[in-house]
Amino acid sequence: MNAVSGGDGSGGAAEHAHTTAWIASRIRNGIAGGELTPGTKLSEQSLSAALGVSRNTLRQAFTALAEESIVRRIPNRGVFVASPGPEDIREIYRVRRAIEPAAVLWGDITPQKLDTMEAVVQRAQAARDAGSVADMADANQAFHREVVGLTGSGTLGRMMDRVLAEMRLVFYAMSSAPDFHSHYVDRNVLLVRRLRAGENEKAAAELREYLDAAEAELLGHLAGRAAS
Amino acid sequence: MNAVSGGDGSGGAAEHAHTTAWIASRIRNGIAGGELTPGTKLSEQSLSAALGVSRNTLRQAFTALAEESIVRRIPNRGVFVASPGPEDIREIYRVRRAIEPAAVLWGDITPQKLDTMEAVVQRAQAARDAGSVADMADANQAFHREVVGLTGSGTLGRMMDRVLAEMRLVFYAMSSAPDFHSHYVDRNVLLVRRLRAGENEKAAAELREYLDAAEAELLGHLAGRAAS
DNA sequence: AATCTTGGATTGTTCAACAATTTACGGCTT
DNA sequence: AAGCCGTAAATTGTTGAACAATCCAAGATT
Repeated sequence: MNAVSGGDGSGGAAEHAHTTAWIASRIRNGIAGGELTPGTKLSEQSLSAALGVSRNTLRQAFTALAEESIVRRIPNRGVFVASPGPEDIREIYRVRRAIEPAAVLWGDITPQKLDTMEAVVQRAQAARDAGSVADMADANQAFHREVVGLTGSGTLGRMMDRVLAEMRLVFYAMSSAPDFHSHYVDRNVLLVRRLRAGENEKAAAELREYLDAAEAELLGHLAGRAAS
Repeated sequence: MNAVSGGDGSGGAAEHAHTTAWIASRIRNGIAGGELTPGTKLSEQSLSAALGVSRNTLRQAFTALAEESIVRRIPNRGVFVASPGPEDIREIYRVRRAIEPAAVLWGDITPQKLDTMEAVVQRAQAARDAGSVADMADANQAFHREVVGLTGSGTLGRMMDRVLAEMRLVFYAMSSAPDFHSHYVDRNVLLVRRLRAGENEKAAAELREYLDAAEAELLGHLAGRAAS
């Protein structure tokens, strides 16, 4: 019945001392996959039964997910999958506007990394040409993930993962913005070209404008959707 | 017996639905205060008894703290307060070298924020003149915290809090570096001056050199200490 | 119709147990 | 004495049931 089907017995990669992380990952995937939509309440009783774990360990997974702010915990009310609002979007872009240009400006840029970035961009282009919105969105996110990867910092990388996960929730809330990413694919092409030419400052500046525009567009879409 | 004294009954600000956060905060303070030194094992039985809470809720606090990487959890072995090594230091400075200059370059810099920054710097100077190493270290950290505060992002602010907490653990591991911060107080003065003059690019560049130097010095100290 | 009360459902926390694993200890071999 | 092995004790990971506190959804009251 629940979106997250029962996992007892199957799989079998979860032995001792791993089930909490396993469950957390399970829920994370459920959210990323769209089975658990923003605002959904995650009942302890239902979920623990559905996942075949104790209410106690589920609770522990909840605290981990809450710490990642993938999920919002309201005291005595329960946990809900996060549903970002305008302020959350602004915050997301505050972070991105700081981290991504910094990575471009000061990151450790190697030809190898540029190659993988270019490959990701091409994947996005192919998806756009094929009309596959989901793939394009994925590739686009992967691209920006690669951008902060230029810093070489695992911490920043994980933070970006969190931010992108939150972005996915935003996108879900406005399913009627299919061509949001298509505008920006060309910009990514240009960005890689700039980096190859060593024009990092210019790249960073353009990336910031890019992010400003994306934020404005998102907020506009959201406002339009809220007014309807 | 334990560094974290029993808290049963006393205080009384922890009612229903708050004890987990309370306990986590308690441990956090214990680490920040130096009662819980890096590498210390946090036994579930001892700590739960000392804090007067169930082993289960303590466990929940552990997962939260582990997510903040204040504490390291090794499966089936227990949790230990983190003791950062050279690679951790490099990672810390990868993050700081990205975030802090970004804040200086692109942050929302208001006269008001500059005033509070200047006040913090003066606090550091006063502490230096008074010979109070601890106060100087505190003020110095507060200063850098204010720097990333220029971004206006709560997320980045919290990340910086985490990083600074880890830095404190680093400092603890080498208690014999009392004048580590004193070199840099003057640099902070200069930084504020640069920002007041609107020379943001110069400020960012100098801050990056600053951070490079600090990282090198820390790593040097650590290597020297490891060799002894 | 709006408010109050009541009963059930849900969350937060504790306790006691057990399996899996690590750790400590003693005996054995060399 | 040093090193290895095996068993016992301690510790972690997980479960299940219980209870207090809080929230929620009805029905009763005015």
